[in-house]
Amino acid sequence: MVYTDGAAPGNGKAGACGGVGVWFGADDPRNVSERLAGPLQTNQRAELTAILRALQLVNLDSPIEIRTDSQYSIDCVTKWYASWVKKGWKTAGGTPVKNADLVKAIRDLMENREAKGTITILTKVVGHSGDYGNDQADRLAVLGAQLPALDEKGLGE
Amino acid sequence: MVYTDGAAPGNGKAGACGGVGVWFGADDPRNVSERLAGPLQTNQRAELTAILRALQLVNLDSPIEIRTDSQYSIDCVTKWYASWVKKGWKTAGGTPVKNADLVKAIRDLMENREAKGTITILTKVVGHSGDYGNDQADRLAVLGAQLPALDEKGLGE
RNA sequence: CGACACCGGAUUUU
DNA sequence: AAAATCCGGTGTCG
Repeated sequence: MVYTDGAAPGNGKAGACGGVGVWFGADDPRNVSERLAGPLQTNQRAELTAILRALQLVNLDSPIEIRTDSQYSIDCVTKWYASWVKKGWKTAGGTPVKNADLVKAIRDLMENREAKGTITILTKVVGHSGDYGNDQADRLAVLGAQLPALDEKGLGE
Repeated sequence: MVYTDGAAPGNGKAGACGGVGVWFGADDPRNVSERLAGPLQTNQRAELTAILRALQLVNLDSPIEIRTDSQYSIDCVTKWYASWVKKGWKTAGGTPVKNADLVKAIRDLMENREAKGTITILTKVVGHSGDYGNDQADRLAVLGAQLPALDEKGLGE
């Protein structure tokens, strides 16, 4: 069981900062609190990246339940994905699917796991409703969003 | 120049009590300290009601500057109101606008005043920052919240 | 039209 | 430190 969450202060505005949070448990060394990579700093990319990180951190043989409050992310990798593959990653409106890179990466891992017979479950939790695990993931995501951007060229100036 | 404020001890909890404060000046007979009417006892209704009271107490011909710490109230009657009228009092999210009764009542008075060429200004003050007038209005609001509910049927038991 | 987030702002309170 | 009252905006999809 893992909780994932994304944060994005200033979402939709110039200068937004994405943060990724993954919470396996108290003091679990696999917990993640990191800054979102890349130039597109949006809430959706942060949420998807958190799910991707969770999958990268568990063994292919270990069943997992990922709990997220992002219905969008769940739908991307469980419902909408199939028709996107058929239609060449085009939206119902004909426009290119956004965040396709992340969706594909998550699907790859899910299918690797499925090929091994390993269970992967995505569960929806209501955000900010006193769910302890979700709150912890949120905390980690907010913290991660405050870290410096990753695409800096200089190393410590 | 009038200061208005609302109070609502227990805001959001069952049994919350709304109080309305309007301060024209020291010992001014128009000063108001009253219990919020109706079943919805929230901070926002208290703030809006205080503004409504202020407008009801000044002559249509008298210019007025109302000072409140409620950015919400100011935005309701100066910014958001126009789009709400257009969209049938629906929120940006499609839900019905809350406290529409109070917003409409205030707008009615403002437009009556405007039709007469009378100036009405809403000014934002920072709450609890040593602003004397705001503190006085706050005092009156807190006092008002302690009065018995208005929808009691018996008159003084 | 629907859904879930992400955010920004101001207050009211405990 | 944490909850409730209220709003608008973007991110994304069917």
